[in-house]
Amino acid sequence: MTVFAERIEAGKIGIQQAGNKVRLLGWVQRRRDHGGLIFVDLRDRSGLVQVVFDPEMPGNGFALAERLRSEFVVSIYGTVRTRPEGTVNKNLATGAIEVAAETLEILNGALTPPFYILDNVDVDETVRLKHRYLDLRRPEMQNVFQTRHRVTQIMRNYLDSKGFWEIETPMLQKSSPEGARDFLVPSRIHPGEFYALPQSPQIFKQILMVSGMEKYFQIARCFRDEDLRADRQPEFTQLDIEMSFVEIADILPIMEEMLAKIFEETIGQTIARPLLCLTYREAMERFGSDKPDTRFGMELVDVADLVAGSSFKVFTDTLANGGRVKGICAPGCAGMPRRELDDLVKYVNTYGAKGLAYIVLGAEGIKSPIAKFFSEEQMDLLIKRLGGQSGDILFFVADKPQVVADALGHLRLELAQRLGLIPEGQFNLLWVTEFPLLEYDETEKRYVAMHHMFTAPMDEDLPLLATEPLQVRAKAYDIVLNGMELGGGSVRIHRREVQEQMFSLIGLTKEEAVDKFGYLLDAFEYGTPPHGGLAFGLDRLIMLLTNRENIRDVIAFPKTQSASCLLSHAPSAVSDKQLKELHIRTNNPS
RNA sequence: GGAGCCGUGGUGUAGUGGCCUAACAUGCCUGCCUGUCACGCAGGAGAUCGCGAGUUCGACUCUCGUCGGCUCCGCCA
Repeated sequence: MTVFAERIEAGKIGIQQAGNKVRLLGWVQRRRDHGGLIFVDLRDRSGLVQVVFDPEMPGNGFALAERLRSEFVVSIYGTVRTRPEGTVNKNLATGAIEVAAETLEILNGALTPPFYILDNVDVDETVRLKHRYLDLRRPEMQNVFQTRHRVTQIMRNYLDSKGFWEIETPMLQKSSPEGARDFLVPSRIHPGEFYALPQSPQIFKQILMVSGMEKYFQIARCFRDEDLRADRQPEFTQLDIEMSFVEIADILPIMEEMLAKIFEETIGQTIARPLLCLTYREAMERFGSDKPDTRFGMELVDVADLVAGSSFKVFTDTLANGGRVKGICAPGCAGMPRRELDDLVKYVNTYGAKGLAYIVLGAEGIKSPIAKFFSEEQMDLLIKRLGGQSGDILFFVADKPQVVADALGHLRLELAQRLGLIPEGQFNLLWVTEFPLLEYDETEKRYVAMHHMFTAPMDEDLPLLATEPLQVRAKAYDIVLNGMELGGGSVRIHRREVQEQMFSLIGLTKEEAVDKFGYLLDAFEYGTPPHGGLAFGLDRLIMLLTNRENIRDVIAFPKTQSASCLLSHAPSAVSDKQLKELHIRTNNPS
């Protein structure tokens, strides 16, 4: 009876179709039964249209329509007509017309859904995830995935136009010692041995450069067995890119052009190019973060010279021990209740700061627990340095440099959020460059690569590698959007001896290096072009573009914070037979 | 590994020692209704208050544990 091919999309019917016969296929959004007349809102992914069932309609259509319920799947044949005078619905894209049903076929019934198939439903996320197929029917979720599709299409088209080839790399890889915890996959054929799911296609894409592919990209699934966050899932997607014969200056403009296209063609946002470029040092100094949100001010200000002469031992001792003292000015906060101030102290505690000093610039003068340690002149200079006005509060943290940056950097974001200082609809894209190549890991008592161990040092810093490794800057860059790290990359090491030096700096013995990365080192000896690239977090990009607050909303079937899938109930126990084949014996605590 | 918040009919919430034989809204079911679009009106069904211990004469309510969810620190680019 139903000819699927003659279908028309519900949301696209307009006055111009009036008089046409149409075939609608979709879901019952809602039925309004007036006894003698039944209205049904028919939904497909294009939108809604109102269908009218009249008792006079041919056949048993009206009786069938009385049986319709939410989410029944139906086929409706009927005539488009303009709505009678006064019944036009301006809130509906198709509100000027309706479809007068002539035949109705119920293709499938449906249980009553646990929640409305509507935008902005107020329902627990657990319920949404359990019934994800229903959640994904909601228009706002469909929009997210349409945008996601568009973005990857733009990426593919753009990169293709620039000569990039899309090449797949293995999902079953060799486990590597650095970086995140690997997801391991047991081997049936090799008892006791394991593959690792890729944390990223890093090594293979570099080998593709050795292979002469010159320009590669991949929309690659990556896996990291670490704890989850609002913007972190154990499996996520990267746009992974690598190019041969490039330096930083060649890479960044191409990426900027691609991002500009994406913003333009998805949300109509123009991105001014070239993008702002901050060095790591400047980002840390001004914003206390290597992914600064530059949509608002409240920058961090060094006050070491002004407090060095005070009698406040917390500040002076910190400075004497090589620490730093910095402050920020929170505008209009002078009326903040004591409880909220105490909360802020606790807030900075979580980032390792032992305390949070403050100076309230009230209407009746200065109030501060630390005022007594400063002369009037010192106090004036402090206020002036931070640009404090009457009605503001000045906050200070004194600690190790990293703690000061971390605590004040986060306090800055927290305050801006509370004070509503972050402008909506603004997209601040910028590069952060000149990252340190290495940092010192206190718990492991060794250097670790800040980006990853294949990142090249800056040429002018190369001599420092042997003498002051922590001073060496890397040819690495991150792209930051509204305080979120969107992607990052580097120019890579392409010579075996530099790579070996890097391995030894991070504490890998020659044997370990050969065991773990010998294949890469070997490849490097067969004519490796200079190369570099980067990877974008696709999920995070989509989050920003669709204005979503967590990554689960832009992944069709995400995991919960405890890394389970509420829909499919993964992970789950497996049979003894499966384990036996894999040569695995479990050690269940139960 | 740690901190905080949450868990009451299908859904969202109220109730915070006895007034609860658990309330409201919505959804669901039945009937009526020819211009609704969050249709309306009338009636009805639906919850051992996540689970388990404990305190108490008495626990949805307090305590402890446990399970699940969320946010964050550590971890992770």
